Amino acid sequence: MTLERQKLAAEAIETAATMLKCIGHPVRLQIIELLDREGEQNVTAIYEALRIEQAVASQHLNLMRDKGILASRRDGVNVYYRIDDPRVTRVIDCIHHCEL
Amino acid sequence: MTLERQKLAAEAIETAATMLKCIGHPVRLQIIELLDREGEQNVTAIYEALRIEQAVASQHLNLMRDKGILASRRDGVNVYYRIDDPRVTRVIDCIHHCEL
DNA sequence: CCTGGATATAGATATATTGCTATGTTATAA
DNA sequence: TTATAACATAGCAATATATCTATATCCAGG
Repeated sequence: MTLERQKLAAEAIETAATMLKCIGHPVRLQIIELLDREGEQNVTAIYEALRIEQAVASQHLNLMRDKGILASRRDGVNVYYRIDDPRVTRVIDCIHHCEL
Repeated sequence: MTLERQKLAAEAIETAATMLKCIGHPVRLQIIELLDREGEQNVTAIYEALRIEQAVASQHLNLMRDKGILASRRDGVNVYYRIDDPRVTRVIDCIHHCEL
């Protein structure tokens, strides 16, 4: 019953597009990659690894959390972010394996 | 030698982000889906299937062709578009299979 | 309570994107 | 040619995004 090439419902299209657009930004994509490779990281580790402003990192992290792409937990003064959308991880893997 | 979780080069990040951002739009995602399901289609078939203005379809198609996501061929008065980036097809499949 | 490190948010500016309407172009057929 | 269907593009207004600087908040230690 499952079609190989299925058609997404209108709502699914919207959420998928939102997710893809969200990770379709160089900084956010690098954050995703970092979290995918290294597991959850706090904000300092992220903005130092990417050599970006703290505020910029925080804004992108918040955006992705709002969209359900990332989740966070606070441990004392640190806030650790992790990937929370399985589709994101799979999309990243796809892209890696598609390098031609 | 191939790492399971590799790190994309700076340039690869840019092109991947550009591609993801490009398909991260409801109309463009639906066009991709249509072409993925049905194979190449002309502009009329596309804008009728999606119930959008011809100019809107044309603009999105041009954008995706510019980014290397789609390719087109003219046959008389018709212009047929098809997916030209294998990563796009795989990403779409990922998203379909990730529906939870 | 006060300090300092870690994050988050506000406000402003610059730029990009979107969708619309109208018009231009191209190719075929009569 | 001229008419017409199929596409493409231009120009515009509305909206959304990105980035920067400054400031605010939160929390552990002293």
